[in-house]
Amino acid sequence: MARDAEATRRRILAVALALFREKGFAKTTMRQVAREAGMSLGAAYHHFDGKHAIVQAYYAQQNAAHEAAVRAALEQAGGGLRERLGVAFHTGLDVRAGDRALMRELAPLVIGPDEALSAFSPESEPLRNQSIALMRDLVDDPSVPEDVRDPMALALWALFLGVLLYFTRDTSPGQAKTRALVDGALDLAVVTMGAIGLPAFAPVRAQLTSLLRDAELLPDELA
Amino acid sequence: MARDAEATRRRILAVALALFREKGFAKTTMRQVAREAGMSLGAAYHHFDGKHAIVQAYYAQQNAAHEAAVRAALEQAGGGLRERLGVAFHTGLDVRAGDRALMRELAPLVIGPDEALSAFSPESEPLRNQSIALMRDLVDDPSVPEDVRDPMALALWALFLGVLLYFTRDTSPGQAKTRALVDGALDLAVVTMGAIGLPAFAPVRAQLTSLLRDAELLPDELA
DNA sequence: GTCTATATCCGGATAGAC
DNA sequence: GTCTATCCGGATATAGAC
Repeated sequence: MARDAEATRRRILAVALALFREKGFAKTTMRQVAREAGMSLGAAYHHFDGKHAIVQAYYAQQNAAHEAAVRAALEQAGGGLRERLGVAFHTGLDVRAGDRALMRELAPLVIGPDEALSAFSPESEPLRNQSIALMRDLVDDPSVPEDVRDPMALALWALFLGVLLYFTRDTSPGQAKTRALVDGALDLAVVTMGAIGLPAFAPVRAQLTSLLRDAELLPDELA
Repeated sequence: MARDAEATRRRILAVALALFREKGFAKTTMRQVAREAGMSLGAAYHHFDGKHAIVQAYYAQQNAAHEAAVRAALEQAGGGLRERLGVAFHTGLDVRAGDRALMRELAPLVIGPDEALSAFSPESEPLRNQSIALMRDLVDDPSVPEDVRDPMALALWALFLGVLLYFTRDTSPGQAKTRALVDGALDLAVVTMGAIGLPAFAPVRAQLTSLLRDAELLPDELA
């Protein structure tokens, strides 16, 4: 019964996330998850290949929430590139505001060798492409030269990853520093994207595109 | 007998690194390390608080090797800022060229919550300060306005961390992409550092310094 | 075929005797 | 400073229930 299986999966995920948030990822055991979800250890492992698989499901959930929130907020927001980028980034932080401690604990997995969880792995391609596509949509603006839009989308995605890492460790009230970092970094990014088209910046532009495209910002495996 | 203890420590570290490089960090067990070092599990744990403590010792060793290699290479190298930065970054890669696989596996620990190993933790301050100080020395150049030297040193340190992460995942022959990334990023950095002093760039300069200093590039805990 | 339970393995970590 | 014994939890094997 796939229907029941799906419900069971959701129940395990909910229980596990509650435990992760309450006691942390490392301190939560699969035995606890199974017990609180009302099943045996073996049963829990039947639905999730392990703790890491639960995290994977969590990422997908978070990603969907971000995407939906951004699309909704963009309906309201005005039209400028800078404003739309601000909405996307700040919404991304809003969605995750309650999970900073958990994300801080999970951050290692994102750059780790575990293929399923690494942000750079083939297994994460769907999630990654979804995020990059969002940035690509935002950057589809007359003020941005067409040939730098793709590399810029990639760079913005990488920037957002960095911002999230910063966010998880930012203990300033209301994570004001992260908010300021976002605003400053986006100001710079927009100025750069605007200036890059000027004839005077042709050399820098060639350098940037070669950095981000020919040499590729991300290593081979990301293709 | 502190003398014997120190020798035992070194023996454990050497054995552990050999195993890490041969079979990987995760697949190497403390039991193996102890056995190959000719002692019991408990004895090994007496000298190192755990696997993570061995990694910590490895980082310190690597850091010292990089610093020494850079200082030596700079004696030979000419005087330009760009050239000296290139020497520092490329030497950093040279020193670690044989350990890409291991570093890739250890990368998660660097951004992880484990205080002892995180690059951003108070416990790592000595190592971190050593690296930032090296960057600060390099940036002590007439072409760089004095008030941006400190934030630039911090930014260069962060850039180097990112380069190392890229390096561990770069499967291009001879890690040519990483080398190109270093050259391109440093070109941009030097151009930026030079241009930032011009009156026309006063607004951007204010933005940069506020980003890197007032708002701080790194979160609260890094002070 | 879908799901659950028990038993067991393995390795990191610790306790306490010597 | 070294040992043995033990704990704990992630992961797996496997048998069987529905």
